Amino acid sequence: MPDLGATILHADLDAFYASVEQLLDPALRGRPVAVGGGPGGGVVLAASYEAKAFGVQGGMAGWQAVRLCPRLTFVRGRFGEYQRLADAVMAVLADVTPVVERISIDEAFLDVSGAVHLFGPPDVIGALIRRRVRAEIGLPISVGAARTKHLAKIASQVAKPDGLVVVPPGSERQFLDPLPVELIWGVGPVNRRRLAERGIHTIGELARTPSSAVERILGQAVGHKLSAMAHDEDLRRVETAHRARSVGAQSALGRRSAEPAEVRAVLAHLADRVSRRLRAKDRAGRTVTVRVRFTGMRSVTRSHTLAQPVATTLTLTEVAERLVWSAIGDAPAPCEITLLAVSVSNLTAQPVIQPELDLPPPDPWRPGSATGAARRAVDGSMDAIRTRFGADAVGYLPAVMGRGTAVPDEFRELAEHEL
DNA sequence: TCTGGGGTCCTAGGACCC
DNA sequence: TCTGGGGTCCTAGGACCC
Repeated sequence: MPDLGATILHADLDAFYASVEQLLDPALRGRPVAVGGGPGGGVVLAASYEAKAFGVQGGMAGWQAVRLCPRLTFVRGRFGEYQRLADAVMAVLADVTPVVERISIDEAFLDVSGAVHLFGPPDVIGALIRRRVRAEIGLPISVGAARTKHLAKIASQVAKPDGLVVVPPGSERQFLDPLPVELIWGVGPVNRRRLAERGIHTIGELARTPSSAVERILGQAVGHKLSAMAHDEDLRRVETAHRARSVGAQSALGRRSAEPAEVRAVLAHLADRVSRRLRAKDRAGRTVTVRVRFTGMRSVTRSHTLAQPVATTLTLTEVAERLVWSAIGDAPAPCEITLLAVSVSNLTAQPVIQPELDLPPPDPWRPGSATGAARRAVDGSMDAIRTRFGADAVGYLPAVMGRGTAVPDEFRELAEHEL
């Protein structure tokens, strides 16, 4: 394989939501800012670097953040702006090369091997991207460049905030060895602790540990992958298109008892969101999974695989409801539910136009008065109305009642991945 | 007095088939 | 009477990522 140099780039916007707020409101610049949360409740979705200096992190409870940083300013978040500005950044990346893999709202891999003859070597391209994003959009972005995706991603983490790090081919070991293992993609708190218990703290130490030993510590697949990563054996290509393997939605309820009517209302809302997104992408799925979380963060999942794929709101609601009751029934009473989740996997393509003779065989998991075709017709009408008049124009009654959750729907839509 | 919402992949046991 | 080995699918739970 010809050595083309450090041609994989990872571009990652810095403290993205918080940076957007500081861009749009100059009064927030230079100050500790948290998006979401609030001292009363909820979680911090993102923290500015000024807030991070106090130890404030994304995912942290609001009251905890205030304790660390009493002068913290909370903002509600302008989710539409995040999407608009992130898309503008991605357009800048697409100017450099069509080989862009967007992996979340605010980060992407680029393979610039075909762009070096136009723009110059990878370090020049990295600097160009950073300059353009700063000048045209007004946001700080960090870029890492290396021979593999994994290394480029680590390099961008090292480059933060607002920096550029290039790992020249041949210097990989020197770069990796002193870094902490948690910079490896796939090492979270649990695996970091497991490795630390065996005296493994750096990537160099991990690389010197036999793969078989790492597999004993972390399990076969994770251990094997991490060993490969530590040895810089990442062979993944930059992929421009992904197909989702599941579609789901969840809702935190605050503490409440399992009133059948309320559970049904929330499930109907979740099933409606999920099935609408499936239909919008001409997809359906056979496996329905629900998760019920109880007080104390204990959670239970139940799943069922149907003979036929589902994408209709009513059918998904009914299956989800059965599963939730079976999950609650297995739980030691009395139970207080703090979260409900519905997801559909085992996805297949499902054209919008259904064949007329698509009558499923009798299935105890698919009861109800309406036939499959009738249900799809109802969904089709509702989708059309929503497209014209907005998502709230019409809905199934329980779904309409189930509104008023803690998180704005705009945020939910941000987190939805491409199908 | 545990903290949101969207995902991915892996493990392990059981059912079932050849 | 009890025995092999391999494969696939399903279910429940867990770790991790943004």
